[in-house]
Amino acid sequence: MMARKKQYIEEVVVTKAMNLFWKNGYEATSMKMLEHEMGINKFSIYSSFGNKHGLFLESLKLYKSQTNNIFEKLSKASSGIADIKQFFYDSIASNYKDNNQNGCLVTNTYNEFSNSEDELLKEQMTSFMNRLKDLFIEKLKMDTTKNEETLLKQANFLLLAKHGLAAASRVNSKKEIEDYIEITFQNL
Amino acid sequence: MMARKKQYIEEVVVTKAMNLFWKNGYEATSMKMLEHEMGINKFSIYSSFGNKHGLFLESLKLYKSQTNNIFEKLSKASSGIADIKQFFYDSIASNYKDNNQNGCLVTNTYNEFSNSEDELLKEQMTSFMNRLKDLFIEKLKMDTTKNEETLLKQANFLLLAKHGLAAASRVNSKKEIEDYIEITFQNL
DNA sequence: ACCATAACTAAACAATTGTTTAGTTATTTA
DNA sequence: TAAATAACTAAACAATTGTTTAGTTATGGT
Repeated sequence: MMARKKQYIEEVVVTKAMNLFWKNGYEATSMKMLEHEMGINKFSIYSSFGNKHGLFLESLKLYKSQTNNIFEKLSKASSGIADIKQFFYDSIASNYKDNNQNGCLVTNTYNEFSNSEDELLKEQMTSFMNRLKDLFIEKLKMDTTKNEETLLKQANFLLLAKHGLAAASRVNSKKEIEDYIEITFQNL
Repeated sequence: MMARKKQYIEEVVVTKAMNLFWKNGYEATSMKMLEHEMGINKFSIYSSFGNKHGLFLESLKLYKSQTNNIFEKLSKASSGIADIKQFFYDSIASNYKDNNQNGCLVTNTYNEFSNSEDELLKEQMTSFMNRLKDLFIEKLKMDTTKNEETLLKQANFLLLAKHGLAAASRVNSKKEIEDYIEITFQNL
């Protein structure tokens, strides 16, 4: 039996939570800050998401779904390396949303939890990275002149370049980032 | 007038503090953990270093002095790009000290404090990066065929590559890292 | 030898952390 | 309209944060 209606929409408040986690990271974001940003009471947060960790997982899920179109685009593309380069540009464009240099939430999380013992989160991160690596390999294979070894080597190179780029996008300017991408793809 | 002698050597306990900050970052390292790791009482920490922030600054200073030989080596070298490549290898070697993937303390700090308002720390970080960039430019200039524009572009590229590498060294394997360096210097 | 004092121990401090709970309000359904 | 109950408010919770302080111990110089 239903009684009183919720006075907020979960997806709306999760979006606000996500933005806060994105900006500050998990640990540096307190429940008090979340209360204020989401505009709802702690009780409501706990009844909707269980605890802080649950809210964070939900924020990550939302982030992934929001950036999924970039992956879709890469997945469907058919020009090879040029597609990966475009993917890099698409990624940093989403990192600079609202003129804030927050980097990539997934990469930030990967870094913050790299020394933690949160197995669930760590598994999510590695599966995300593996998915990306497979996509890179798929696109690199379009150049049939490459042998298996250089293929894997280049995929590794791109994965690290993407990771480093996301980290750097928190502190470097758009211009510097773009220069980096240009030279990165000169080497392939 | 001197009275009782200190029962610890400041440089020794700072080294231990540095290792803890290196592994966990600033916020995730509590005074309790520091007490335990350094083997001295909170009172001693506060009397020697003022507060947690002061201890962190001292740890950073020690880290810089310990890694200074790598910079010295690059500074004195005279082969150009090959020296920078060697610098990259030297850097990651120090990141993998004691088989721990802690990355570079300066880069970690740069990332952790990129959204903070600690102006002192932020200034230290940028000056560190600028010093490195100048060194890169100096070495790149040894190839006199390069014009000014590509020179600055490549220096920016290398700076971001170094930053990204340090970030990636927290989560990637030595092999992946080495592949990355090789391809990075392929076409410079 | 003794006093001044620096360095120690251990407890307490106020503030903040994430989480829970008791009590109130509003809405649905019978 | 009235009972049932979901969603709200606000206070309290225990644990932990960085920091300070009161009291004890050991060592220096005179």
